[in-house]
Amino acid sequence: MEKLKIVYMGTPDFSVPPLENLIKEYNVISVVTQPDKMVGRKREIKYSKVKEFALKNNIKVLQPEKIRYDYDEIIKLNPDIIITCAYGQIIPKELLQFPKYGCINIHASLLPKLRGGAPIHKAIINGYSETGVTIMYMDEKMDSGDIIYQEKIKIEDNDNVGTLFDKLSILGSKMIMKILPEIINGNVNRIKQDESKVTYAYNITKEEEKIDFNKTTLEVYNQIRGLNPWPVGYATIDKKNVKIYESKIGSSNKKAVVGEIINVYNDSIGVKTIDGEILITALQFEGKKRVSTKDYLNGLQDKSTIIGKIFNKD
RNA sequence: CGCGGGAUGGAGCAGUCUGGCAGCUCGUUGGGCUCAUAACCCAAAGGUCGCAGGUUCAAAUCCUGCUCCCGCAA
Repeated sequence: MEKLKIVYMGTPDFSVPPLENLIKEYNVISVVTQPDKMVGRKREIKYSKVKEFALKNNIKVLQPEKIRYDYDEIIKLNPDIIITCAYGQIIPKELLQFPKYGCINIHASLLPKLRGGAPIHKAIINGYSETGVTIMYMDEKMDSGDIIYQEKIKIEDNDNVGTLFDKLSILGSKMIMKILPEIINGNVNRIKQDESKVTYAYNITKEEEKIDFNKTTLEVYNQIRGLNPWPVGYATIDKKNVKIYESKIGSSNKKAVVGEIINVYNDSIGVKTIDGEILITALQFEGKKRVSTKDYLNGLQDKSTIIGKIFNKD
């Protein structure tokens, strides 16, 4: 029997583990990923993670600028099924209808919650205690198709986007292998999404990356870990940008302006929030490398001079 | 040639403008104190000051070229 012909569409790291599993047992005839981007100061061309992986494994790579118009080549490949995972573009109707077994998507949330491009970030920022992966049929709107299969995962208090990414990515790669034979056999239920429970997780904006100390300590903590290790939250101090990588919950309830540095400890600085104090433990100033707060403090002539400075004052 | 910051013992920095003994806070090692300690006290080790060339009696510092790192913008 001939192997199932799959076209796989995905872009970031998250999309790699499922692809890695699929090529072991199926015939992945092509990988579709976002166009190469010029990135960085040196304008280097950067391939997507999925493209790098595909090239290593000698899989044909397609990179349409706009798949909405440019999908003929995929049709010509005559795939039996299209599997997407964080691809980044909406698939047109003509393509959705083409494959024999349809088009399915791996999405990193428990749909109908958190439709969109940043479900992992938003799950943490929103303070959820669990999230998961949904495998679903695609339709013409983003992440709105019928659900095939879901699994939950707990969000630990110390998870950040990086750790949760890894967990969900591995979970997703296991789930697709488990459910794909059922899909081909037609042994799956299609569960319509409850439109009244839909929430969205649009891509993170610059404004959302700015750490807002005018919130509770827990909310600030969640925002910081929900942006780490990418794109990383920032705040301004003395009119300079400072990236804030890691934090801990503090316990001081000193009175001060929100955003003011109220304490300097051995390995952290305490910043006033609405209901207490957030301890910043790793940061990065403009032009500098990322350092632990302990290292940053070691470089200061007099640690006490930063007390009273206020984040996001300007 | 998009804009800007940076490279100084293992870490983070000062010193560079105005050339003149290699310095600070940590860490490491050894010793001391203590019921005890990541605390405190004493001591030691550890640096071709990113690379190459130039100016000078003398260069971390001034001049020229190069490499690498980072922030912003895309």
